[in-house]
Amino acid sequence: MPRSAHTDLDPEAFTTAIHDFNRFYIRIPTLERLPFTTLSVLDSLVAADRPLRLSELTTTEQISQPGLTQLVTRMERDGLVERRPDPVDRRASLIHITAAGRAVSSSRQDDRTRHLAPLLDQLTPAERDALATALPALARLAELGRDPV
Amino acid sequence: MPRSAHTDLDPEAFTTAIHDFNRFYIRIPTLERLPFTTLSVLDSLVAADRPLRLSELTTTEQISQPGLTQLVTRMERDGLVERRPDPVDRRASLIHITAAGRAVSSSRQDDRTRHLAPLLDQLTPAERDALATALPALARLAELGRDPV
DNA sequence: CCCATGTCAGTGAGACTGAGATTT
DNA sequence: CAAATCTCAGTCTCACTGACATGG
Repeated sequence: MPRSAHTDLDPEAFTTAIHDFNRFYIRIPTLERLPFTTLSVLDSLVAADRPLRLSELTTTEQISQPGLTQLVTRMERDGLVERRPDPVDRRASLIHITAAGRAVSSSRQDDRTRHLAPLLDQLTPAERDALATALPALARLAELGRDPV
Repeated sequence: MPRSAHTDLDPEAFTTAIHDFNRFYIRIPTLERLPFTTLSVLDSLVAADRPLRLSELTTTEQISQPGLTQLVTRMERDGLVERRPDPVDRRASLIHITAAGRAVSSSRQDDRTRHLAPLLDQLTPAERDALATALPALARLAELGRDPV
């Protein structure tokens, strides 16, 4: 096996591989079974690491603004987030994630890790190494996608 | 940079990286904006490469059986699939994907590839190489997940 | 008779569009 | 007055549970 032979990365092969992997990945069972949009909002709040306005969430969540109002109302009712008035702009409120909301988000992550760990053990050392080496590249790719090109 | 130093793969780091990447990946804009369950059924039919019964789809789609009946009815109305009677079991019908359904599925795939290709170009050769090397491992991982452990 | 396969009926959650209230 | 931020009202799509029809 030649190491680091010039294995050029075919974009289509990459997309296909990600697609197939995700087909499996998204079906990993998790305890918390919440609607996708709910999880996405929690995730955005965790990723931002600060309270967000509804209007900010509208840009990341692919949902209409009235739909987001309702969604946040449900989430507040369920104790996942809290609305607090923005002290400097009284039109807006800030959506804060609660401890419960944070717990839901990390619980799903933990479920997936627990499910994947034994599978990773079944890979060859070379395969594990290949994955470990690829993680920074994946992160850079996502980074490039976030920034305006 | 040591090549192939003993970079052990931390399961949690892996899950986190996949999670972050998917946060970006699933937001890649695509022309066809169909409900998730619809896309999932199309995808299952493409992956299976043969017509499937409703009951078979029930195992892969996380949806109730009556819900699936309705979903397939809508998809048939929209020309994405066709119901045909199973010649050997007259209780069942077989769900066939149509050319239109196949087109929807591959169109989304193409959108993503077109969107990702220029980003992949911005990676360093080493990063691209790392991704290319990791693809077979990703595929094996998904394979391990499909089989009963 | 029992099980497997699928549909029908009624209900509820979630999202959209269009209009409106409040603050900047 | 115009723009930004959010909510309200009415409607539609989608999925669920429970009951049912039909064939193996």
